[in-house]
Amino acid sequence: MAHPQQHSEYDVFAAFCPSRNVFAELADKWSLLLLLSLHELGEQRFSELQRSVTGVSRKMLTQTLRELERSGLVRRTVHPETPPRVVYGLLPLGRSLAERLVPVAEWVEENSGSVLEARRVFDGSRCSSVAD
Amino acid sequence: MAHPQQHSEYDVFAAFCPSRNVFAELADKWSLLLLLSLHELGEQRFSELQRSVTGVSRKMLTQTLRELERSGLVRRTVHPETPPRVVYGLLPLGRSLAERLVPVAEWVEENSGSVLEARRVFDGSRCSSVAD
DNA sequence: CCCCTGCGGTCTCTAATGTAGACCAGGTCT
DNA sequence: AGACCTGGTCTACATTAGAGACCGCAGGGG
Repeated sequence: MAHPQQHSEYDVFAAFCPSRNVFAELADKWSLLLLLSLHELGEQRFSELQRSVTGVSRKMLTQTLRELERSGLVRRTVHPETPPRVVYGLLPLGRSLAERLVPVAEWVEENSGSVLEARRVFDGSRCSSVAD
Repeated sequence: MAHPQQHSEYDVFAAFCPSRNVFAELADKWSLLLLLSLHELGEQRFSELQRSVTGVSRKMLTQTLRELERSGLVRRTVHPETPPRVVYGLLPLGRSLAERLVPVAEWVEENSGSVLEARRVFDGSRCSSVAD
């Protein structure tokens, strides 16, 4: 991570560093959900992904998958049948990232109750007190 | 993660699920970088964070920290000195998330070389062939 | 004295980005 | 023939991020 002392040549905290660029692109709702879904459910076609990652628009799906493909995380395979079947799957690089993403997704599912509760408290507390 | 079979009541893959909301908000460049920086460097004041997470604007810094505070991940402490000192630190909930984020950040720093390389290959391969 | 700096923000303006939804070609089903 | 499926693209609109001005308060330099 390079913050405490510079041990790596890449540092996500540095705005100019190429790794920040990579980080910024992956630190995105749809990229992460797609990687997670491909990891959990395995290869999927375009329309399957659209159903498994609920709420993603076709445009964002195309766009995000293209970026993941470009970055070497995802493989896009066109089966020239009719109707054409396009299948997306994780490449080793993508799989290794997805594995590190799983604990994060689990954290969200385990702790979103606490987060929601904290928000209610925070949002509620501001109506009462502050009368100086 | 709830995708293979529904074992949890929360499912980040479901657009309507509250956990998706939580996920979408955290799956963001600045939120993640701030959590990581607070985890690595410990408590920091506003301007220190702005320096440690290079490139963040004051607006996004304020906005993101407020959300993290609202969600119970970060604590904001105002020391009523002069000039006022405002210190941000991780709460246990935030720390537990940050810990799961560390491997992801490390992945990015270790593999951004491969990603960059994959991109060059991808971007380069399209100039050559396709001349019809 | 006035100007400039640093602090922790807020406000406004503009540029970029995300979302919704129409559209498209090729082939199948009825 | 007309409607529907596939995997997308294109356009229009709304939201959002980023740049930079401004703010009050304090200290330091000229």
